[in-house]
Amino acid sequence: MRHHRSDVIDRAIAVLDEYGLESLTMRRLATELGVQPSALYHHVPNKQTLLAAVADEIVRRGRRPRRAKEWDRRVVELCGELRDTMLAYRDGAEVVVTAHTFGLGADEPASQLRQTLREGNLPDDLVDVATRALLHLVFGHTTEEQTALQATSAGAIDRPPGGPADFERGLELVLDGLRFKASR
Amino acid sequence: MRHHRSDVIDRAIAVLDEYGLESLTMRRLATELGVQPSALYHHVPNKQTLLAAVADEIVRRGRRPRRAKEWDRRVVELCGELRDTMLAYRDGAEVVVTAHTFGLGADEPASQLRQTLREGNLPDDLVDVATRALLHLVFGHTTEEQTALQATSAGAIDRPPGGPADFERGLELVLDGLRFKASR
DNA sequence: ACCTGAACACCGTTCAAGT
DNA sequence: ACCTGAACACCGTTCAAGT
Repeated sequence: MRHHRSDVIDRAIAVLDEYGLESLTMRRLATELGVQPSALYHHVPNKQTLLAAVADEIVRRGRRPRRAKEWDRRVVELCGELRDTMLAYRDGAEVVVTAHTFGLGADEPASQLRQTLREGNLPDDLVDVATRALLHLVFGHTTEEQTALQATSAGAIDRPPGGPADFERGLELVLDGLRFKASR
Repeated sequence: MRHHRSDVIDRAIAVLDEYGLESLTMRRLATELGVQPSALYHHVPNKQTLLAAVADEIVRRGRRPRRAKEWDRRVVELCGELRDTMLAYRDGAEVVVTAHTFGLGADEPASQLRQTLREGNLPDDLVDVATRALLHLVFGHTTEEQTALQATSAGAIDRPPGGPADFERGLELVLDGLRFKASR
């Protein structure tokens, strides 16, 4: 029963998706792999790194080809992909956002966004500001949406979440400003 | 040595500010108050509720009078206040954002923002979208800024953080769109 | 009303030792 | 290279009992 690092990450994602982040403990993961907790430290230096790797793998799995030709439509596409990716796994938003907050991996979405924004006719510093703003919007909205989604599915509340339509409207608020500045 | 709930909250904020969120444990807080851990559960039902109360108190302490007359300047004022408030305590952003994410208290910033946006000439549903977008921007930016700030002060890195100027520029991106829509 | 003492059911991580 | 066994230093929470 010998494992590789990728087995550990994959199993961690499975535990996360099935039982949630609070159940994703090193001990639980070890049991799930049929191994002693200490064995995990052969594959990963600590839990923080494990979670960052989980975040990266979630993002990697969510990748899909870009279709739009206009830079602003590609931004919307990119943000929608990131949202869908995080929503695809239980507590996915929290894991990806946390990893990003602590600067551990998960920087691919940021660099793709930055690259796409550069295709608009914007000054470099505005590209940076817009990248951060859009990322914060996507992270904030998706975390909120997933919390609401998981709360209702757990039978807690029944309130309407700030669904996908509100998500796009929030994005458009920023994009309006950007398009205006890009057209000058 | 008998305490009230407010003593517990106040001491929790002191521990948070001095030693950080990861050191704010029920056991540590009890020791700090000269009391057994179990005694805390007389004042607070669990740690989650304690942290929500801490978040509310941090926000309450940060309040300051509004001066601007135009609704859009008041929005900037409000967002700036919220940012400063969270930055005023170690790990303040993480505590306030987490409380908000789980829908526990910390809804005062949202309702103040919503109220101010209503003074602009915007349809109700756009007010809701804008409230969430602005809150996500402030939360995201401030968390990032505080992490960077605390990392450099801990001697980790030396990178320039996305400071207060970038914060305002991010806000303006959204406000530009709103002002345009409000003027129609 | 507020607190103690003791317990329950867990955590992440380290480290010598095994194969 | 990958894992075991055992330990260390913690957690949050409950509950009967005390004043």
